[in-house]
Amino acid sequence: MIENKKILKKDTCPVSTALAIIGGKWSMLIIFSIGNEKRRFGELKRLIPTISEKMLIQELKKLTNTGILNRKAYKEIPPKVEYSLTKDGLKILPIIDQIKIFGTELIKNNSNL
Amino acid sequence: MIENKKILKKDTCPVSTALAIIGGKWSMLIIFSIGNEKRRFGELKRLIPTISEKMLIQELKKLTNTGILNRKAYKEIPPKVEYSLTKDGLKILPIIDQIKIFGTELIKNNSNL
DNA sequence: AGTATTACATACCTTTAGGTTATTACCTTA
DNA sequence: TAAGGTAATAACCTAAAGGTATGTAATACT
Repeated sequence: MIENKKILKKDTCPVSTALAIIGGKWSMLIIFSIGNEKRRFGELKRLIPTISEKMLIQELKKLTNTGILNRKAYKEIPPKVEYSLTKDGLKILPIIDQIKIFGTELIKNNSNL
Repeated sequence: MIENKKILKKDTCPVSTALAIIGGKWSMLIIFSIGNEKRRFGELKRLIPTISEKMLIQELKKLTNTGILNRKAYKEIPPKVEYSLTKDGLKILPIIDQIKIFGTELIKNNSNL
């Protein structure tokens, strides 16, 4: 095999790299929902009721693999897994704030949105 | 007809609204490439050689319709059209800066990216 | 008459993101 | 023994994003 592991495409542009991680439909909402807390899988499901389970774990896995989230699995039954933001992940919170402010202003200025 | 004009879906969340505009593959790159200048269509094509013409006009149209870009068409032949950032559009530049910084740090910390 | 220039349109196709539903592993407790 | 609770997986499908290729309008210049 030439290339085995599926990794995000090496991108020269740091903005594209960041967007590959936080640009999707759910990433920011998940990151925002975790914030400074530790959140269990089921807890996130309840916090974001419109997300499908598939997308939730898929995103959690991606964010974990890219160093945005910590994942702590307790050896218990029924399973218990806690997600929290890493040092890098915490850096996204102010970006989300900025985008939120921008979005709010945009809606105010543009009745079409 | 019930709903005629195609508009971006009314979204309760300002972050989603913002992402619908700047979350795609090309929007930020286009906005960044315009910056504080006036840029012609062909000029942008040259600045972003990897974008297809279709995506370029498509995005320029979307950004114009959502109040991010000004479009000034000169009545000349061959055509001449200049795009520039609106007041709202300019607000995206610092967001892009933030994301760029974040992406750069992320790449530094994560050799997988 | 023919060619070049420039912004844009249109038809068609491929790829990716995201959604739906069902299923599993494991232990505890009724 | 059966049911319940939790995190995760797999198969399958739809819709949307994006890419390729070609065409058009209008005029000036040769």
